[in-house]
Amino acid sequence: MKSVTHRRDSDRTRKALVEAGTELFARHGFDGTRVEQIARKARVNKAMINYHFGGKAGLYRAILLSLFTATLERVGPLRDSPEPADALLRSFVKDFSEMVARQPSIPIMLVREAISGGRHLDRELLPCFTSIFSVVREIIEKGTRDRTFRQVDLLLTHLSLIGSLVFFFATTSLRNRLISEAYVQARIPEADAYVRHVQDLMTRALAAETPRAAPGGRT
Amino acid sequence: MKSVTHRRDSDRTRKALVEAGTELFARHGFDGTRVEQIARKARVNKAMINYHFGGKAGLYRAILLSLFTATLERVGPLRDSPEPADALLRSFVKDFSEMVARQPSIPIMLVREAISGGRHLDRELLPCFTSIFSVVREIIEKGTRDRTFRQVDLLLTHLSLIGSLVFFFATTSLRNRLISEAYVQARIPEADAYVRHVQDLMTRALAAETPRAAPGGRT
DNA sequence: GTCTATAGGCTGATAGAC
DNA sequence: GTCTATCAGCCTATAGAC
Repeated sequence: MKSVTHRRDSDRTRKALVEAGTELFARHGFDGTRVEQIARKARVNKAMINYHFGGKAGLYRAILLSLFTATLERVGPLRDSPEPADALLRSFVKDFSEMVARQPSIPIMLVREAISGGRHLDRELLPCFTSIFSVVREIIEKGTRDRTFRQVDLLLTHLSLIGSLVFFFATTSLRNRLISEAYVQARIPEADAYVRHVQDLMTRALAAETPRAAPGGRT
Repeated sequence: MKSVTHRRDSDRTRKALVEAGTELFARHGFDGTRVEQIARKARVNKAMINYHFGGKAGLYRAILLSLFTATLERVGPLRDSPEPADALLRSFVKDFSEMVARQPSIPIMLVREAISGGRHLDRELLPCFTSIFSVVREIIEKGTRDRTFRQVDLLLTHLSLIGSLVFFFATTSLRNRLISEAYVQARIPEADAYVRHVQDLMTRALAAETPRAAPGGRT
């Protein structure tokens, strides 16, 4: 059937463009990426970008939506989990890290948009940032309610957690370069080691003042 | 004197170009910034960029060197301070924040270079990253030696500290936008509040296992 | 040291055939 | 849906007058 064949080709083309664009936009940024470069990497014609996505900016937006949606689908379910808050916090860090292992462009694109003030973000993309904050906020609120965590500012805690995670995964290439070329004397750190590090860091930092030993506390 | 006049003009031109370039490169990135835009903002002729800095890339590199050098001059002296480790850690966070308040482009340029794998960094710029790590590393080592801090991985601790700081200050514009446009329900956070937050976070997270008393202290 | 004018190369987008 | 050919615009760098 003609229409079926066409739809398959169309899907393949779109997918190839999204995949190629994801890697190139992450590496070189929006302005630093040439549409011809994307087309060549995707093995499709340059004109297809305009046909399927309405231009370079349209492809970029589609890629952002795809990346952010995937991230939310991964960490969103934590909101409904019955686990205690400290376990949820550890799960969030782990899930985020596993997501990034499969798609290293996520933290980079996230940082690129964040430092540019959200130049390419619209009413469809902006709520993704809200959702990620909500996931973290609800975990912290849960911990505060049941006295596992001390009282902390929700936004600032969210920012320090996301900041340390995103920064680590977005800067892997420079870090490895600095270590390889002996500018920094250390072993190239494993993602898993960093995950455990941040888990411990946040757990200790958020731990309630009076451990469960003293149930009374103050009033 | 003719030569004096010329040197003054030359210095003014160079300084104006660096200032204008710093703001524009931070906001739009290297590829997103037009040389004509820089010249217009600096109120000098476009050709001066090539004359004084050998081109767009030369100006960019000069700006990076200027920003990184200023940062190192601010936090470097902490290495020779006799203060205890926990106070030094708090000072580092505070000094870094004060530096950024005067020059908001620092964290943004730092992140831009880091996520691009150090595209514009050479043998002169790369050691700046080494130096910043050394400052943090020495503070943590000091705390570990005198049992103020528990045993932690130096590089991972450095990355989580720098990550949370740099991320916060580099993403101010998007965060304020999200809050202003009511995508995130919160007050626009003050830099000082975040400084105290990170100080407390790291102090608690690094505190030695056996605490002498309640982990308090401030500023 | 500074400026004007221009060269030379590359980019993103589209018209029209298949 | 896909491809080829091409255009109009923009960018950086420089030559040469002052």
